[in-house]
Amino acid sequence: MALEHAILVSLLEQPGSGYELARRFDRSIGYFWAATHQQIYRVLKRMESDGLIGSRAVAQQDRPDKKEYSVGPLGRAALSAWLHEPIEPESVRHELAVKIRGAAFDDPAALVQEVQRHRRAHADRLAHYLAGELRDFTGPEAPAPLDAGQELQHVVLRGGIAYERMTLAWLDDVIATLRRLGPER
Amino acid sequence: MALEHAILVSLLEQPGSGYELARRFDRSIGYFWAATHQQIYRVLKRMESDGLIGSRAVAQQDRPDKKEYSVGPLGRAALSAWLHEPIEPESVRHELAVKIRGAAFDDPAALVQEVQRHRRAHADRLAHYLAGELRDFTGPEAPAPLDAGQELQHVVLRGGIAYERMTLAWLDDVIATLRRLGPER
DNA sequence: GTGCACATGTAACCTGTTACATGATTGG
DNA sequence: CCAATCATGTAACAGGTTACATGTGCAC
Repeated sequence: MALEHAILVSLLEQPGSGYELARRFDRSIGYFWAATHQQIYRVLKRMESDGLIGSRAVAQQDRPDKKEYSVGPLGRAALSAWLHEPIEPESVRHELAVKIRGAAFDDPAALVQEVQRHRRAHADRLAHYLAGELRDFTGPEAPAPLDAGQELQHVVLRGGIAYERMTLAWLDDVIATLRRLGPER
Repeated sequence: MALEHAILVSLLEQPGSGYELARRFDRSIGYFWAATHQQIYRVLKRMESDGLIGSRAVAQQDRPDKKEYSVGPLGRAALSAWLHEPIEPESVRHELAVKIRGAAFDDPAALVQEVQRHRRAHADRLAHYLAGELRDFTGPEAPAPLDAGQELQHVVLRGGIAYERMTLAWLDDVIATLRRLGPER
């Protein structure tokens, strides 16, 4: 149940409400583990009843009140135990790859537009990551030296950057291959 | 429901039984879309009752009989329709990345072994992909010229190879970073 | 006769997705 | 007053995981 652990990490980095967690999952940690607010509220409720996290109501001016969650000793222990357990190396789940193989039974060239759309999405994501890296880790505004948490966030972000660059190069290869095969072959 | 489409592609490439599909999902197409035999049998049943695929019993010597599935006109149409629909660019789901960020709240150096285990798994997978590439696409035994289906399988495999190479380099970066942070920092 | 590869399934459970629902407060 | 952002949820369903269950035929 990695969502639980992702939430523990995020709350340890910074306590917050379900809503705030949902927004963090739209950026930051969510780049590597996506979750919607429905999932998050459901799991937060369970984690609280399991005693992993605690909550307190926070009154806010200019905004609705919120319920701020933070990690308790049980939650910290659960995270620690998980960190010391081995996990299975992930298997990728790549729908576009299925489509590309499926193109053999249709018009390969017709997939070019779709692949280009994905290419743009990945180029955008790369630009976004690079901007974040400059802002938080390598730019003049970034703290120096970085603490352990920041170093680790940075190395994960470097993974995202490497992933997007690799993907862009591969999608170019895919587009060239689809074009070469064309509709009449 | 991409499993359905992955099964259609696999059955178009070669008709086969649920068991055979399950083994293909352990290699080949399964590198990009994993599925267990339980899932496959369940979905095959539904696809047959929806008329997408047909089956015939095949008696075998030396082995239990099997039920061979093949794609019907409705299935081909369903695949074609799906190929022309846009899909969302995938979001990655990377449990190890969550662990790495979590290491800030534990001993970073203790994660080194786990990351090395993942590194070995990815190195094995890369070696496996490269052997497959040589066997099926670039070696002296490979057919030349390749047909469209083979070209597309090859470009997908090149994606897998690029992914594993990128991952190995990144995991080296991760290991170096974890070591640099050490237990006492 | 034991283990292995082949072959097909059921059941229970957990996770994830989609749609719906409500309400506060601010700014235009 | 309307849209946007903040804030929290429920319900139904689809998809994936784990455990269990059964049976054939061959090789050692």
